[in-house]
Amino acid sequence: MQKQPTIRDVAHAAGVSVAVVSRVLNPGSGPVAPLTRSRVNDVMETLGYHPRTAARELKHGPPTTLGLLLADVSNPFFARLADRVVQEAHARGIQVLLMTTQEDDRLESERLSTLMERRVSGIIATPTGNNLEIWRKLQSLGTGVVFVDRSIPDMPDVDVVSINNIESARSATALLAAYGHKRIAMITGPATSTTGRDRITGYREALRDAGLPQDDALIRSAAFRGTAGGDATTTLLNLQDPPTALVVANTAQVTTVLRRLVHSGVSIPDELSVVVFEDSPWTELMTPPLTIIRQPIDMLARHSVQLALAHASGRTSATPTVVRVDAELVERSSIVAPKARA
Amino acid sequence: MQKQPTIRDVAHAAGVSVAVVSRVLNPGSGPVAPLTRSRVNDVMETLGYHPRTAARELKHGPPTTLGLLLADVSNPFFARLADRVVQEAHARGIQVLLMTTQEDDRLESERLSTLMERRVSGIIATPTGNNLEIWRKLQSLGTGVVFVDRSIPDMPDVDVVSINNIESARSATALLAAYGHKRIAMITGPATSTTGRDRITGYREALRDAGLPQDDALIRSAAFRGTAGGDATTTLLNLQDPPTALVVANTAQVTTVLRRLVHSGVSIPDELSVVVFEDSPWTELMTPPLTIIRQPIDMLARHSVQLALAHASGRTSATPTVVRVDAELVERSSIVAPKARA
DNA sequence: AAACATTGTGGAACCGGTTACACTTTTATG
DNA sequence: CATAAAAGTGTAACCGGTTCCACAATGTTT
Repeated sequence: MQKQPTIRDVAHAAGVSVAVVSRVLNPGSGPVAPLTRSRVNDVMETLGYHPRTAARELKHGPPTTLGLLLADVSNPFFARLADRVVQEAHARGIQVLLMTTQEDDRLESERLSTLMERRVSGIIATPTGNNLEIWRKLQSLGTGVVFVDRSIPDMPDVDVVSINNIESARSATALLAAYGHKRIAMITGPATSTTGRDRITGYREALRDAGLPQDDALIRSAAFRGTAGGDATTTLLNLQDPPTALVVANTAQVTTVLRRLVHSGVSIPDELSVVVFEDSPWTELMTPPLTIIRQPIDMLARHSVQLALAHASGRTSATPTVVRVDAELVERSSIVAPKARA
Repeated sequence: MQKQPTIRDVAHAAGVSVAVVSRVLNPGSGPVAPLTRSRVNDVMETLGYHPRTAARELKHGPPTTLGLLLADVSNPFFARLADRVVQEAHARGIQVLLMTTQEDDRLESERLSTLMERRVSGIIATPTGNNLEIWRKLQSLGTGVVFVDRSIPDMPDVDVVSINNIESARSATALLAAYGHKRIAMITGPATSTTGRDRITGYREALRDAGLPQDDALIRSAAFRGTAGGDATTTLLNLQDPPTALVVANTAQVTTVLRRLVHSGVSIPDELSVVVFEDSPWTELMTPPLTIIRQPIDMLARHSVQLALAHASGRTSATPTVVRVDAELVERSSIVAPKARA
């Protein structure tokens, strides 16, 4: 447990001043004679010197760290998003502090305090929907705040990156309608979430366009965590006039819904046609392979990182940026025309 | 973009010295009159003061940040591990810097430099197997280094947390042998990885115990990334005397292997019995539900975080700690007795 | 009541970098 | 060749916290 050399140690060993070493460390910050430079570099090498980030950050706040505040990394959608965000950030020499909220606004508030104390240059987050004042404060401090996947309606002046939720839900629903389904159900996130609301909107539009009646009993908003998705499924199956088709409009609920369907002995697609918002490789391996809405995760990641950093580097446009990327509907075999019923 | 108040601003506004404010900030570091304390707290509140982590860390290195260096977070196994590590760390007030190596030792070396400069108190990593000197240096600097899932044979003095790979592979193989399979294949990670090697060892032991012949053609080491797992599958299927059972011994390869099996029209379990090292909810939803080796991820996470921090807090035992937790074999329906062959 | 311990507070050095500025040495220009 | 401009280097202040130490005020012990 030896203690690390400091910039003064290096300066002394190289027979120069700390200013020179600093200039070697930050090319472009001032002139250094080539000979001196290489000598300093040699000394740093042999001493095993590494400049300390904390000290560097003291002078000017760092555009070197991003906060990534997700609901839950065990959800494969967020996991892949995290993976891409990290890669994207690394490509720009930025590090990522990963935090999770577990959909809990108290935890979210704690995480945000930490990020504030770290003076991160930007935060990419899936907000719980509360803590408005904290978000505002963060913004007013010059932190680049970007909401990804979801947004908060009461905060119109935040950059948002997400898929086009309305359109995605509409196309999924429309596809089912085109197959002749009349009783199409939707399971989605809580009504407090913008994704949930938007996807319901798209669903309703598709029904209206297809001239189908709306039945609120077919729309189930379920919590993201736990088995709420499965419970919603059971409720739908027990309906007097159960649906012949189902849109599972949130990744977090897909496996719990499918598990319930399997356990209930419902056969897909014969008894129930299915479309899911999910892009796991497993969807293709199911019997039958599932028709899915595929979210372009690397697009989401790229735009998020770019916006978060743009804010920090001062290029902050007056109006908030809203990026909506298109999701892709991948047709496989989990949809068939509904059976004529007795 | 107002600028943040500093400790001196608070001190001035409260009519006390900075030392007092610092003591309020760090309870236990010295006496403060209750009245003074509440006054200072009020001022901090109204000013919206948040102490700056970078400045705090300057004085004494911080036990406040952990590096988590994984191969790839899009792999659900690592994603769930990350999720648990983050939760575990948060529970102790520690933040997690997430980084990925993409199994590339050049990237790994860069990430390690960054972590060194941040003076993180600990690093939890899935090492690529190279960069030995850097790992050693990190250790000698007092950083708590913990290898999780894998290890590096040439570095015996590092704490390691993983499942019991030999035993897991043995039990999976033994189960297949018990069903009467004689041609049991294994697809696993590259031979350079300890997990790959250990799992092959367990596999061989099981064959020996069952009195079955060893056939190296049935053991395929495949790269973690890309479709190497699928290619290995094709090789196995094209063997003159193809296997009747298969152990897929690495999560990273499970979906590519299964995809290849499906595309090749191989029916599970009739033509091929299968056990996979994977614990996704999807494995249960397959037709048939897959028999799996389930890794106790929260155990791995808990021990990793604990060891990484123990090192930092000085309680470093002379001998390296090796934690091996037992994985669970979950029997489902992807194994049947082999058909008698013509 | 004297001697002493305890509590509460402030001044100033320090952590390890960055950087404004002054200074000396080269090199370029007229 | 004188002089201005540029290159190379050093000194010291600064960033925003923590902490050692000195000191005053209060409380406790004989």
